[in-house]
Amino acid sequence: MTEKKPRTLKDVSVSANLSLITVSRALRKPETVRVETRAKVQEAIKKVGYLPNLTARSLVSSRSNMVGLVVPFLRSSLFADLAEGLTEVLTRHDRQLLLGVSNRAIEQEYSAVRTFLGRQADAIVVTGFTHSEACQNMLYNFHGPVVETWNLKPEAIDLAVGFDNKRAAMEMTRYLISKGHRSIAVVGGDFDNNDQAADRYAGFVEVMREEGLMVPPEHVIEIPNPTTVQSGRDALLKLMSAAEKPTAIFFHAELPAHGAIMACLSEGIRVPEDIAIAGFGDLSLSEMLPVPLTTVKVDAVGIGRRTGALIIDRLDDKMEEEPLVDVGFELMVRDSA
Amino acid sequence: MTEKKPRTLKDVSVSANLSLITVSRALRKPETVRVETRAKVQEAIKKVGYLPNLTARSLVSSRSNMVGLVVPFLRSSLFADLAEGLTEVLTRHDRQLLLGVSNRAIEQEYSAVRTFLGRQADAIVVTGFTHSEACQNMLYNFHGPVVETWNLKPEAIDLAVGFDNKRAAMEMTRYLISKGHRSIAVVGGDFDNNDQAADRYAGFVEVMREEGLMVPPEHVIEIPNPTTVQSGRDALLKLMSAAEKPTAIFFHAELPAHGAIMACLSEGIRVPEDIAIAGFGDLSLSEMLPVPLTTVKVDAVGIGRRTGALIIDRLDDKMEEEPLVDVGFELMVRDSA
DNA sequence: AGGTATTTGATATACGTATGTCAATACGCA
DNA sequence: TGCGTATTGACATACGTATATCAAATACCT
Repeated sequence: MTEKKPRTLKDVSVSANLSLITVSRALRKPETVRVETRAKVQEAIKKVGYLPNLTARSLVSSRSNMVGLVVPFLRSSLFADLAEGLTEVLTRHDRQLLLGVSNRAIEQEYSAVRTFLGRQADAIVVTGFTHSEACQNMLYNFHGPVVETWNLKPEAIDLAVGFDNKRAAMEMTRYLISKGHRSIAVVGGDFDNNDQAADRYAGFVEVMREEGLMVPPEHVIEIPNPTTVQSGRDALLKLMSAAEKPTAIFFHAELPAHGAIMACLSEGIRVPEDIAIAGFGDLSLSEMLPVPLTTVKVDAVGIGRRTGALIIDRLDDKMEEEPLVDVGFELMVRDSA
Repeated sequence: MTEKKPRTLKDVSVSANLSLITVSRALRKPETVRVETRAKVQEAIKKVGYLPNLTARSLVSSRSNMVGLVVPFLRSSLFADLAEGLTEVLTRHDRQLLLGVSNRAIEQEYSAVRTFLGRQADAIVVTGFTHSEACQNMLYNFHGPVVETWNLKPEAIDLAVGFDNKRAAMEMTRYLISKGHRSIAVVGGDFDNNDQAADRYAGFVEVMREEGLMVPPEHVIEIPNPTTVQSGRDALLKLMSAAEKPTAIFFHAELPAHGAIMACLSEGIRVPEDIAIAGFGDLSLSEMLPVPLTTVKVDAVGIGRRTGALIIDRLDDKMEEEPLVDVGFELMVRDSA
């Protein structure tokens, strides 16, 4: 099995009976080369099957045309939507996406970011504002655009595209209270290790406190990441058999809320009469559930697209946009609460 | 704003008072360098904040340690699971994922593959066996591992990891028939432009023909990609108001099946008494639906992982595995059919 | 101390592309 | 024909890392 080497610019120049320099110019500065010569070059490129070596190009230009993205996970989550939105914009501008998955571990995030920098990524996109100290420093010293997504905080390293998780949780909590609920439980994933979940929890607690309402410890349930339908079912059953039963449950993730509604259905628990249920995220299925889910709608694809647009603008030295982009959120009041 | 250049090996050597060559050796062939010197190098690396330039390394080694993956789309699909499984294995072996999204357009797939090759990707992973002719040639001539996923066909370019879509559809169809159904409708996305959907459809038709059952044109519904919950709802309503109502519907995608079940619930149609519903894919929610969905379970994460393992083995010149890996599928018989 | 083995250094070359400086053509126009 | 301009070529250097070949310095052992 002979290893066939890829064709180089030199091969093209030989085939076209031109010098290497002319071929290079024909591609990079076509206006300095006769039309006729350009055609000869194109012909030769096709003939020998030349593909530019982007690695070599990166080395000399110190630009890779790649953007690194780190997400906590991908499966059954809105982060896949984000990645798709980002990819869409990048592809349109001849850039590619380098993907890293952190599993919500800041060390894995750091490791992914390191590699991205080693690969000369033109920009780095991370999820959230929680990083290891080393990672924080590294991002801070990075020369290109750094975008923190999915949340918003004034202390962004560089740019941020997302929505105010805390405010969203506050609005939903206020809504639930306005519906007469006094005993509200909360179910979320890993409050400690991630600012988004922490902010949502903080927003919830703040409003409850404002209204003088208690949140007993057994009404706060942490579920493992990535969150699943099953864990929502479990959380619901646990809460419904607690000494003090809540009248509403605010799920800080969407799949568990689905699981809870399904569990209610199979257990004969009425929603929202016996228990009100609210979610966070809004998947396409949410509005089609037997009891349509009241939830916070998040435009994940939009976050990806805006992030991409911001990066492209920056790389092309366009007018600098606002460093913080709030894509907002929407309270989707349906039947479940 | 002064552009701070990244540190190079040269910088490290200066800081450590060693020659460039020694530093390079300390990293690449540590056994040829004194322990003491190695320590000095490590210290200097830390001190100056050196990050190896992987682009330069790729150029000389003509290996990028990146693997290119093309998926039709990412959002709300099992392809996100595949991508996550693949990333997991790659990361463990110090490789990264380059992502491309094709939107089921073979030209976009070709374009993504081209870029991957230009970037010296060590391996290419695509979804399905349907490629443009140019793309097919390019993949065929590629020197590294090429993996076609999600389906299985003997005419694979190089390697394949997936399951037999046709056989899966046949089994489900036989199952439905065994339950007494004679009039079965089928709903799927874009039969023409993708081998997986085409194979499923072919499997369905073959079994129906074998059994001497008719499939009138109005019982075949194509829905746009990416498939959605909404389109399933629409398809169901259309079929239920058709002149000749089917007794079962075989959805060749999972989300539309969910949508159909939800629609039945809201329309007062009983499942499976009035209409039996089968899906394809098995999302975590499927078994928790008000009527648990009978479907074909596909191990998407597993496909990603096996693909990764295959690639790593090949790149490390390990024993060659079977070129075709069948991860199988499982008929999940639940209540909906 | 002498000899050998180990470790380090100097120098050159390579990977494929980009670009800068001049020199050598070819072309257009008067 | 001659002049100026447009186009092409030759040569060198750069990007950061890797490695091959020798040569020099150092360590180790008896």
